[in-house]
Amino acid sequence: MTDADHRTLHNRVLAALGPAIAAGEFAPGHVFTLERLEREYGVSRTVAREAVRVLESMHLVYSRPRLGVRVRPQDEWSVFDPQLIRWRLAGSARTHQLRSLTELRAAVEPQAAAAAARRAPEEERRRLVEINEAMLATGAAGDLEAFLDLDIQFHRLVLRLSGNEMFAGLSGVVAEVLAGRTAYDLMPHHPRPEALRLHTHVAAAVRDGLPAVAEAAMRAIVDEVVEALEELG
Amino acid sequence: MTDADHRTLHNRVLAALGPAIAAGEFAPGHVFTLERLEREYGVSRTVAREAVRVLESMHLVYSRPRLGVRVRPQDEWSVFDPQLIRWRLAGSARTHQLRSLTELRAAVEPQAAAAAARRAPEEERRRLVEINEAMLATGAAGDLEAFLDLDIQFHRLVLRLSGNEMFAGLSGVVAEVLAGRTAYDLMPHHPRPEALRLHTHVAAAVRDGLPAVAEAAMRAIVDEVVEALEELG
DNA sequence: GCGCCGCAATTCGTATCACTATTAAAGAAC
DNA sequence: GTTCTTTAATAGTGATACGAATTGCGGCGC
Repeated sequence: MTDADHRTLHNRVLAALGPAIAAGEFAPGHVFTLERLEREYGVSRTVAREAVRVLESMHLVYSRPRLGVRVRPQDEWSVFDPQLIRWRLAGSARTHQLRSLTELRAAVEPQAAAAAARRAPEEERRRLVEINEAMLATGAAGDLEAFLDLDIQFHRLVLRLSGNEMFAGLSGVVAEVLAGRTAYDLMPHHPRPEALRLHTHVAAAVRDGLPAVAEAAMRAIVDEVVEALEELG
Repeated sequence: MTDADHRTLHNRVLAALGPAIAAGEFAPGHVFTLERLEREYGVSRTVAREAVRVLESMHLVYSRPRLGVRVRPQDEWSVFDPQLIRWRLAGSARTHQLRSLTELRAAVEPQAAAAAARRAPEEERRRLVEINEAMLATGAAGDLEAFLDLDIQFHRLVLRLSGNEMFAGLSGVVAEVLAGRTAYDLMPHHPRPEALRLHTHVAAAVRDGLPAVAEAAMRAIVDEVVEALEELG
């Protein structure tokens, strides 16, 4: 959720270079040389190379002798890399990234809710109901920050309970979208009563093992979010 | 689609080490040292470090002074990393990985088809119909290999036409799933007539700008696949 | 003009050394 | 004895230097 580990030098180089490339500040085909990176960031070749390796593994650049380090076209990037997602959310592509991630949520979360209703273990289902009860309490109290935290917990848990590791792997992404939405003021300052009710329905349907109900309720939640985003143009 | 670039040494180390870790051959918490990796693969420290950096960026391991390079628990891995997906498809977790990816497809592709019907540019819609016609022809001729290729093209194009970069980013994954399904003999040796008809419906609905129809037809396709996979236990 | 060849730019790979962070154990204080 | 402090060992981190390999480009020969 928070920024990457800045203990190592190559991570600091990445933290500067990655967002710049992710923001499209360099046209596809733009060439760096290791030497330039060394000078620009005041680091040794070892560090510059390590940073380039990571960028290369995300398919942001490729690196060949005699040619240098070249920026690849956007459509070759590994857009699911959480680090890349974070970089893009931090930059000028923010709303664009938020939009595509929200559509992804809209596709996945209903299926995840259905799977959770089918497969989640007993004890954990109760946990979902508990989180929802806490949401109702903080929602009424108007504590937005605490509410966001619980909201994230709720969606994370649904994804994890789906028993599908790919769905579970999206929980970080969903957390960033929810947090980003609030940070960017795309959220009402009081949680909408209907959204709260829908969360309660999801929790209850998962608890009672009703996949179709859980799916429909979750779909209502995410569709509302997609619509709200579309209204912004 | 094919295996990673073996031109560089660190990629060769990755190609050996990555699949082993991905297959769970080392328990979470297992410790490597750089020195051991150097010896084991007969490479210099620089190369060993670069390989570790990439593994670290996928959250397969983390590396700290005095401690070595430790394997992280599975639920922290970046499961959407295409390279990791490939490693797992190659190993003993193959069916498990195929199953979770298929559920992901089932969630995403119907939404992608709807989005394509809404937003795809004119010329490209026709392209989809053309691919479908070719599918019908090779399907009738019984050329399984050519059919698989067209099937992959079809689903890739739908994902791309959705106009959502995240959906488009899954096209490599979908290609691997389709190819893996055939390679693993989870496919009938003649394409099922109903599946073919459904693809035709998707193409026509996208061409005619009918999101709901495209979504329903695509959902029928992927649900059938999920069911077939579940029957195998 | 066309193909071949060699130059030069750059990454790739190796080797080595000093530095730093981390941990655990030894030792000192109470 | 218990707890706090110091110290020492260990491994990753970062810097530097150099030779090898690769390949785009320009020039040379025909």
